[in-house]
Amino acid sequence: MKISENHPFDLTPGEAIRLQETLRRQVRLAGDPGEVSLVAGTDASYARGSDEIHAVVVALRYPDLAVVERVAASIVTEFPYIPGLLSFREGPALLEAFRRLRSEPDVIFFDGQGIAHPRGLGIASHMGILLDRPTVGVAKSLLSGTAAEPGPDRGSTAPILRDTETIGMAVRTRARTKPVYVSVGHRIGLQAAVDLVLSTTRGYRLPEPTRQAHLYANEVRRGGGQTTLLPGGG
DNA sequence: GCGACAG
DNA sequence: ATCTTGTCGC
Repeated sequence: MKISENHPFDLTPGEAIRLQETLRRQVRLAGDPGEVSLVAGTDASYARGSDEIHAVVVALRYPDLAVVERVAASIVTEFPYIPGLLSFREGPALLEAFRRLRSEPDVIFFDGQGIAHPRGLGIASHMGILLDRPTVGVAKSLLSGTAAEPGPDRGSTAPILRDTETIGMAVRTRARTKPVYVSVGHRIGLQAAVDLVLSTTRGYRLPEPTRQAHLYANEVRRGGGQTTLLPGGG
């Protein structure tokens, strides 16, 4: 898909923070994806000692969640992992993967925060602005704000609060399992985001788009992105 | 100054 | 995120 906006990524941490404070004003915290027929999930993986990032995007049909397209991009990064600046490390690889994606997802899930971020611009919000698409942050842990423990049943939620403001929702996607932390990325409302996360979860903690992306990202890293050849040929 | 700290 | 086998619980 086409990238609607662009800006340099070869920045110092200080410059990156300044850019975040500028971009945050473009985030749209409301909106309706409308009739959703395609949902995408993204993820990135890398080997311990390597700075080569393998980013992937997986598109799934909604609501049956059949995988319809998978793309990957491997890029070397110099930007280190710094809490609050994740998108400057993984963003370039993710954007390259999106350039290779032919599908046009109605909504995209990212591994990390949306606006539940110190400067209101987690990776889901940042990428959402550049892609000009509805995006949702689905994080496995909290970066900013506090949340009460949701009830034990699947579907239970508890607001993520920063002072008195609700910046996201802790969501129990599976009974007796740690919740995930959902926040608006761009061009979608929180309730719609939470509803989509729950309606795309199938028996695991993570929603299918995110889970399939995670599996594929590891596959790409281990297999070098090459087509799998079965022993013995075929 | 001391912790906390998405992936 | 990644390094790693088995193991406890639903």
